[in-house]
Amino acid sequence: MTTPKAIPHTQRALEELRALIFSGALPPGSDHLETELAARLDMSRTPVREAALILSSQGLLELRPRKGVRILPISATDMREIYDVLTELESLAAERAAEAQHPHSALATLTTATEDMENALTADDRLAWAKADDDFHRELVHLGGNARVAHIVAMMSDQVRRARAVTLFIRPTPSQSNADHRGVLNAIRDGDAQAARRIHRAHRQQARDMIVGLLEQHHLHMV
Amino acid sequence: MTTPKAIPHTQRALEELRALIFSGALPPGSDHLETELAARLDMSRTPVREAALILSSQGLLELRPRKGVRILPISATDMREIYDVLTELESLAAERAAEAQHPHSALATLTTATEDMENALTADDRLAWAKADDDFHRELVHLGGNARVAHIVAMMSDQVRRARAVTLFIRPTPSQSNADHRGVLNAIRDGDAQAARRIHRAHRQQARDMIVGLLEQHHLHMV
DNA sequence: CCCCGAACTAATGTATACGTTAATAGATAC
DNA sequence: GTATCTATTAACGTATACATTAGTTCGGGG
Repeated sequence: MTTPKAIPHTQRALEELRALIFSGALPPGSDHLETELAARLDMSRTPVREAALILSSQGLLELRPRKGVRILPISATDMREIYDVLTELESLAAERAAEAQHPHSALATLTTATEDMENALTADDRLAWAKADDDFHRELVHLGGNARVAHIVAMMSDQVRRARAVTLFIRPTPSQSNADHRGVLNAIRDGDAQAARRIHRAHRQQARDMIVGLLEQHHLHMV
Repeated sequence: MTTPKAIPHTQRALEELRALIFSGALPPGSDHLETELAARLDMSRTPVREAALILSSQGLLELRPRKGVRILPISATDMREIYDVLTELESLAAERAAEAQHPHSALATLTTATEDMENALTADDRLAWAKADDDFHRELVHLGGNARVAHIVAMMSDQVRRARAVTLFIRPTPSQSNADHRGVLNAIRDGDAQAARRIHRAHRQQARDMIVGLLEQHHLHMV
């Protein structure tokens, strides 16, 4: 039988810290001593510190000597930067996915995600919509075939997810988003790389303007 | 007077490991025990390990239990991926730099870098050319004003630099590159965002094809 | 000669120890 | 009351200790 697979503490610390941050248990701007986090995760400071260093190199938090690790808040400006990166890299992924002429069967996940989004919209289930949206974007970069793009996009998406927890229920109904996704899916299916790029690019730019606008309107300058 | 600024060992380990990798002292594909590296950097395993974990999360190396840290080789495919990321993000930076309507004085560094490249080409000094090229690209993303783009581009450029050590002296004279840079500089100066984007994009795509072609031709599938 | 298994070695992953020093509180002078 | 100096504390950065376990070696059986 397979080994009960020992999970390294450092990896678990990474995952659990991420989860604590995204769940809001460690809110943006809050400080936490290494010792506290270690006790919370039931391990010594060493793996906690290693995980914190990695997360800090990825921009999720910051190590402030004697003050503890600070969960970095995300400003409207940060969100604009992040969306700009996502716009460029995902557009590339869409273009490459279309060029790749994937067999119909390889588009099953993307198709399902698109349908789930449409169903969620009909049912006015925003949490389900958000999950399907995540699925779509993750699968898109996967189909794009560039592992580095996928990795960077995943990191940036982590941060977007934090802000979305705030904006998801105050934003207008995302009907345009669904149309855009459908358009990207069709373009990929048709092998029309330039259309895929163009539609996805516009899609992300609109999302950026909408989210940044919401954050600024509602004076949510730090989430 | 200013404090003699104590440099944390972890940060020094990061910088020195980077330097050792880029200088070729730690060649692609080689393995190195944590203990050896610690002795080499004259510190304990702890900061070396912390630095190695960060570098591994950035894709420069890999921690293989019991085998030591492995310096990751870069294949032609990797190089294609990296250049594709650089193409998208730097094109955005060029566009934004042009939109920003920077005052003439703010373009001094970019102008100097362009001139240095032209001088280096005339003198056939490829090392000087490579340095000026680095300066140009770094300043470009800086002028683009997106810190995340700058950070990602810096990480990817690190990897390109490794491959360039091999290709720099076998590639054709980079006269087209210089013309491209001049074109981007002029477009930024004129505030022509679309031209800046278009020229830079084509520039990076040509560089990608040239470098990837060289790696494949010369059977340098892993550098 | 080759294959298998047990003892051994050594590198890692993690915990713990420790010196340094920023932050804080307390006391004293004004 | 305020400001400054001093003493104390405690969090971090780093070093060290240690248990675990993947490789390796060596010997014996086939």
